[in-house]
Amino acid sequence: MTSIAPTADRILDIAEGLVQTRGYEAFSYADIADALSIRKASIHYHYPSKAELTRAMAARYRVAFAGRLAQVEAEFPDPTRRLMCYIRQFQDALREGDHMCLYGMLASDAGTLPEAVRTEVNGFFADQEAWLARVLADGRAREEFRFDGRPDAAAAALLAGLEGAMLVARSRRDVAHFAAVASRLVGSLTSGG
Amino acid sequence: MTSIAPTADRILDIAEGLVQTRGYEAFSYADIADALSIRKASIHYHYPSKAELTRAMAARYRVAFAGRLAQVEAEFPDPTRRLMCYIRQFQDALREGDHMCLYGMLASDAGTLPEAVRTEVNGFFADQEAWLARVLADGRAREEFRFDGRPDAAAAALLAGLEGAMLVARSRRDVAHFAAVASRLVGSLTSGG
DNA sequence: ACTGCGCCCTACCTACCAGTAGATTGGGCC
DNA sequence: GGCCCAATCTACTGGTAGGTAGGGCGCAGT
Repeated sequence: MTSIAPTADRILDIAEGLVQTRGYEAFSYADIADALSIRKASIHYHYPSKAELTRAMAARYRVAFAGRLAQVEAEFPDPTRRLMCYIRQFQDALREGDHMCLYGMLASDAGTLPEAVRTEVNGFFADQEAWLARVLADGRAREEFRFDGRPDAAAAALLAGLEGAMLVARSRRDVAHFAAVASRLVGSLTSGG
Repeated sequence: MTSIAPTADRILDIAEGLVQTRGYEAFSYADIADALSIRKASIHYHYPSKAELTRAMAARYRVAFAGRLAQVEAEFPDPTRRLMCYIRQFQDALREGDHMCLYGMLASDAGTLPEAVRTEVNGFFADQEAWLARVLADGRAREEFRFDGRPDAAAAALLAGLEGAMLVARSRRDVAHFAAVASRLVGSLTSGG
């Protein structure tokens, strides 16, 4: 499917993978051109600047991720299973060869990111925390989850734990480390206070 | 004190700040040279390559951090206070102008890091988890902390939460976000299961 | 058949990168 | 004075970065 997609999309596919493995500063137009066997100038035709390319890529990812979460909600009504599906999204990325969560990677490059991309990053995190907060609130109402304080605070802590676990796990090349931390985070919701 | 330090140390001081704010790929010999009003070639005299410079910087930071933790242990016997001091280390870095934990930043650059530096990064995280695990185990023995499972697993989750919280907080330029997540993590140890 | 346009190309630009060669400076020591 | 040596300098290399100018190819509509 990648091979028959229009060039503009294939450019974003490659860029996405490069950002996830190397980060914003460490990928170049030349890298994408090589991967697609086209010239650098052709990429500039589709995306006039690196800033615009990255913004488009981030926006596409954000929409796609929101779509997948909506699908999870449609498919599974119970909060525990929803949460497991959510976590698996991250874990799958990590398993497929040193890929970090795209937005976790972009967040770490926040210091050098074009402003438009940084805005997108913060919007994405806000999306994630809002989604998680709803799942957590729902789960507590059904007495599947137990936690103190406001759902949005618990969601922020959960998201931070997952992002941090990916960071450490990827550096160690150890997916099991992420899985261990993730299951502990879920465990503390389903049993502890 | 910085101004009278030998050049080799001042180079590492500047490099450290640059890595914390921009990352490994986004700082250059020219940046350091400008900051110290010397020429690039002088930096190569002290550190023949960027890889070696970064390794030296990482090693120095690791030793310094271990020293500070030892000092905390000497000063405060109770686990709760030790943990608060630990967290304040991170928070102070964040407060001083968009600085991320040095090792969190390096971990996010793991995909492009020289091998020697990557080894140092994983060693640092191992140090951190070991220290935290000891504090947690001690705290549980004294019934100051409550948590399930092995201390090292709880330590890994705690470290991941702190690193992830820094990542998100820095992207948002919102120190309060880190503080909120951090206090929630401590709270779940001191009250919950 | 001609035109317009989407798409990709070659060729080039300027700026910057890490790293090197070799001269120069200046203080301590004999 | 003459020497050494640490430390810094100027000047440069080969390579790569993002970005630009302008030409050509092929397919649509007319």
